[in-house]
Amino acid sequence: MSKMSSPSSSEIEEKRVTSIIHEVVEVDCSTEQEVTKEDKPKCSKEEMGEVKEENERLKTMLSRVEKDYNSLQLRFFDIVNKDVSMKDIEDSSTNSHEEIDEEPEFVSLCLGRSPNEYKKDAKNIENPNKPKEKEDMEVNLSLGLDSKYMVPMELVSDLSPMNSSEELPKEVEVEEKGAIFSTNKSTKVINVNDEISELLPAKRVRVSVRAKCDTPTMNDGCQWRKYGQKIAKGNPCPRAYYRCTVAPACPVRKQVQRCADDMSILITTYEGTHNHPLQVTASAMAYTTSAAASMMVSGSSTSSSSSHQNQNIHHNNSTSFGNSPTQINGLNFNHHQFEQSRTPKQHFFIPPNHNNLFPTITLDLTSPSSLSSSNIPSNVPRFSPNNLSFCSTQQPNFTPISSIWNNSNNKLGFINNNTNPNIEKTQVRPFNHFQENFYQNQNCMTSYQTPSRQALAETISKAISTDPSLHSVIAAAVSSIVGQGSNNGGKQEENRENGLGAGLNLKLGEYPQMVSNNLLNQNGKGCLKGSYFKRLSPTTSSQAKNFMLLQPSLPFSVSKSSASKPPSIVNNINNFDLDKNKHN
DNA sequence: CGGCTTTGACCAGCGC
DNA sequence: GCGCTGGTCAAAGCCG
Repeated sequence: MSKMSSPSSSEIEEKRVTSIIHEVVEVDCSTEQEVTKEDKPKCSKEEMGEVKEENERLKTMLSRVEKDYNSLQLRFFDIVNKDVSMKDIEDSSTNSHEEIDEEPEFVSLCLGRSPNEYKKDAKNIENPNKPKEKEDMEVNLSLGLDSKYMVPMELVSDLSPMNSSEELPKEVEVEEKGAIFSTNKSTKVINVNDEISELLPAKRVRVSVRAKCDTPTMNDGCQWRKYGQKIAKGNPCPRAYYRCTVAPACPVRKQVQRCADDMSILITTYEGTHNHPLQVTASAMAYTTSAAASMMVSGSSTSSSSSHQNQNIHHNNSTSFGNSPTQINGLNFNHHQFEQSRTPKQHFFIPPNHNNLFPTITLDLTSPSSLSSSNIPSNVPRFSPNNLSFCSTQQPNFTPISSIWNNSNNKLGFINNNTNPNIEKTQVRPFNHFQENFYQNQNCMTSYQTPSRQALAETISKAISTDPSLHSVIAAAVSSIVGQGSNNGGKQEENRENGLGAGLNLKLGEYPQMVSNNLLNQNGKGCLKGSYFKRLSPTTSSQAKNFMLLQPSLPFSVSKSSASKPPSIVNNINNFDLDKNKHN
C-alpha cells in the first residue's frame, strides 16, 4: 500500500482523471456500432486529444476550486477577526479588570491559523496579487490534523479530549498542531490540544461517543485497564470504568456503557488528557473528541449561564461564526442540524453520567439517516451537496467545498441538548452522516469500474468490517477532508507514507484514493463496523442477536486488546459465553 | 508470574 | 444527618 503513495498528488490526480475519462471513452466507442476497426485508431487518437484537453480543464477547475476555497476561508477569518475585535472593545469597557488568562466567554475557531496570520491574510485580501499569499496559504491553511500533526511523538502527547489536573507543560507545541482557537478577549491563540487544557479546569468537559458496536468496547487505539464496574441508575447495563495504561500515570479515563434504549449502541465517555504519545488511531479519536470538547467549552460557557432551553452552541458563538457552519477538525457545527435533530427520538441522548458536575458533549456515530445507502443504486454516482462526500472532482455534479461551507443544511451538525438547564449536554452528530457518505464514496469508487479501485474498495470494506476502530480513523479522515482545503506541498507525500498524515492531509480532488490509503494505512485497523458499510453480514447479525441476549450481564472486558489486537467479534462473543457460564 | 478483570467495599458529593 | 449515586480502590482470582 505504501508504494501507492509514491507518486505525487498531482500525478495521482492526473492519472485518475485520465483513467476515468478513458473508461468513458471506451464506453462511448463501444456503443458506436458504426465504428469500424479502421476507424478505431483514429477515434482513439481524437479521443486521447480530447482526454488531454479535458484533463487540463479539470486541473484548471481544480485549482480554481482551491483558490475559491482559500479565498472564502480568508474572508471567513477576516469576519471572525473583526467580530473578535469588536467584542474585545465591548469586553474591555465592561470587564476591564478581568485577567487576561481568565476563561474566555467566547472561543472562536481559527482552524489552524493564528490571529496574527488572519491579519496578514486580511491584508492580503486587500492586495490579492501579492505573491506571498499563496505561499502563506500553503503554509498556514492547515485545518484539523495537518502535516504538523506528524510531529515527533513528544509533541502529540496532549491530544486527548479534555483537561485533567495532571497536565504537561503547555509551552511545548503551541504552533505545532492543526486546529487553533483564539479567544476574543486577548486574541490569544489556543491550540485545541493544548490550550483546551487551560480552558477546562473550571469546566471538566467529557466527550461521549455513541457508536453502534458489537464489541464490549470501542477500539480507539489506546490501551485501557478496567478498574471498576457499576450499575448506574436508569440503565440495566453496567457501566465499566477504564483508565489508560499506555503510560503509568496517564490520567485519562473512560466509561463504557450500553445504551439502555438500544443495546447495540455503545456509549464511551472520555475524560482527561493523555500525557504520553498516542498511536495513530488513538490520536485520531483524541483529536476529534478534543475538538468537540473545545466546542463544548466555547458554547457551554454561555449556555450554562442561560436558562434558555435548547440553546445552541453555535448560536452562542454567533459572534464568532456568523451564520456559517462551524468546523472543528473538519466537523461542522451547525445550528440547523440542531433543529433537525430534535424531532427524531433517537437523536436525543442522555450520556451515561448525567450528573450536573461535568458538561458532556456527545459524538453520535449511530443510526445512519433515512437515506439508506441500500436505497441508492450502486451505479449512480452519489453526491449530495448537503453531505460531506468523498466523490472525486470527476463526479458530474461535483460541488466545490465552498458550497459545503455555505450550505446551511449541511448534515454534519452540532447540537446542544440543553433541555435541562442544569445539565450542560451537547450533542455532535456528524459521523453517522459521514458513515453514510463514506459508504457512498465506496460506491463512487467502485462505480468507476477500475479493477484496482474495486479491489481497493473491497479491501477497505474488509478492513472496516473487521475492526471497529475505524470510527476514529475515519473521523479524523473526514475532518481533514473538510478542513484541508489547500495542499501542503511535499509534506503530503511524507504524511501519506507515515499513515497518520495520510489520514489528515487530504487534498481537494484526491479524496477517494487518499481515503483508501488512510484506511489501509492503519494496519488494517478500523472501527466502522461492518454493519455500516456492508449492512451486516449474516454472521454479524446473528452475533448481534447473541450479544443482545447476553448484554445485560455483559462485562466489558476486551480493553486489553484494544490497542494491539483488535478483538474479533466472534472471539468476543465466545468470551461473553464463557463469562456468562462462569457467572452461572 | 505479571498483567488483567472482577467485585464488594469505601469515599465524596449532592439533595432532601 | 441520612440516603442515594457516581466514582475509585484493592484484594482475589483468572489467564496467557
